[in-house]
Amino acid sequence: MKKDKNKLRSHCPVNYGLEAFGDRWALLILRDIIFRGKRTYGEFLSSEEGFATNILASRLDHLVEQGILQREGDKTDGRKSVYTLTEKGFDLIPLLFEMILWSAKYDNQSEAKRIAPLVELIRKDNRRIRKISQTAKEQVKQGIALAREYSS
Amino acid sequence: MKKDKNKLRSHCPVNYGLEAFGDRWALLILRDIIFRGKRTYGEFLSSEEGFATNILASRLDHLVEQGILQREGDKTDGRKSVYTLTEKGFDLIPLLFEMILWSAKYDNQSEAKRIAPLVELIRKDNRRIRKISQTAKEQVKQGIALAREYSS
DNA sequence: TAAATTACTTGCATTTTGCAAGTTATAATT
DNA sequence: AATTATAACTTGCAAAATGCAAGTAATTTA
Repeated sequence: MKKDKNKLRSHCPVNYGLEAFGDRWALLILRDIIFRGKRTYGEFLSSEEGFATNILASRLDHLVEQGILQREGDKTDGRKSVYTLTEKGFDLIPLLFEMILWSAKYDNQSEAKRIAPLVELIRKDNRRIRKISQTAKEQVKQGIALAREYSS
Repeated sequence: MKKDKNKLRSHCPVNYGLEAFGDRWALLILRDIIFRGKRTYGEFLSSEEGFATNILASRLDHLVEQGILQREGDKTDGRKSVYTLTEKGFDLIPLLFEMILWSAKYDNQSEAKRIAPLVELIRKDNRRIRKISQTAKEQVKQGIALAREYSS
């Protein structure tokens, strides 16, 4: 990963995104939260792509530092930390949708085939999904709800 | 990078995208082609983010293997190779647009501030940009033309 | 109170990256 | 025609990042 010390290589918007979330593992964490409802270290660890424990920890730290995730202690189990999206994190959902659309088109073994209705919905109107409700957080919460509904 | 040997970690559409193009340097190459009109190894090397020569070569190879770029010899200068987008590559433009929108919102030093009209256009209707014309290649060529026009 | 769990950290071998310095093929210059 | 320059890489090697396996510390459950 990067040293994070606020020294971006450039403020090109593509580069900014890459430095903030554009890391293989960081994006898989976001996927797990958004599409799979995961929230804790242990849940992320169980992903099929196989996080190394130290890498997972460093990426969670990074996403929290970037303001994309927030970490809170679990109310009922003091051992657990719960990671949830901030608004900045929620706003990455349309980007993940675009990745899904692209992969659904070009990976002929894509698991997206199993969620064809969602993919079709996104393809037809990604923007409408974003606009379902007004406030930023509500808007994308509904996007997530939709995503979960269709992918389950 | 990966060993590329067709052994994806998973066919999750997010993971597929990450393995195909989701690498810091690969996406910067695509940015250079799409928004800056670059086409040759030497032009990519001059990017402000600083490609290492071997990494640039390996990423270009990877993108060609993935069918995202195509490499051709320059007609008039036999030393040069020209890299251009395939349809599969063109189809990544909406994803880059989403990155730009996100970074424009959250990086207060974003260079996207300089291309506010384009950002606003994308924000208002990313999908319309994609639909400007019918054929896949033409459609996004016009997207590129628009992007260049507004960012220059 | 002992055994599990959860969220990490540490040590170390392997892999990837980043420079600097080649190399090869073609093109331009003298 | 010979020399120099340019374009696109490759190679070697040190430094950094990654991937395991094996801890550790703070709860929680049995």
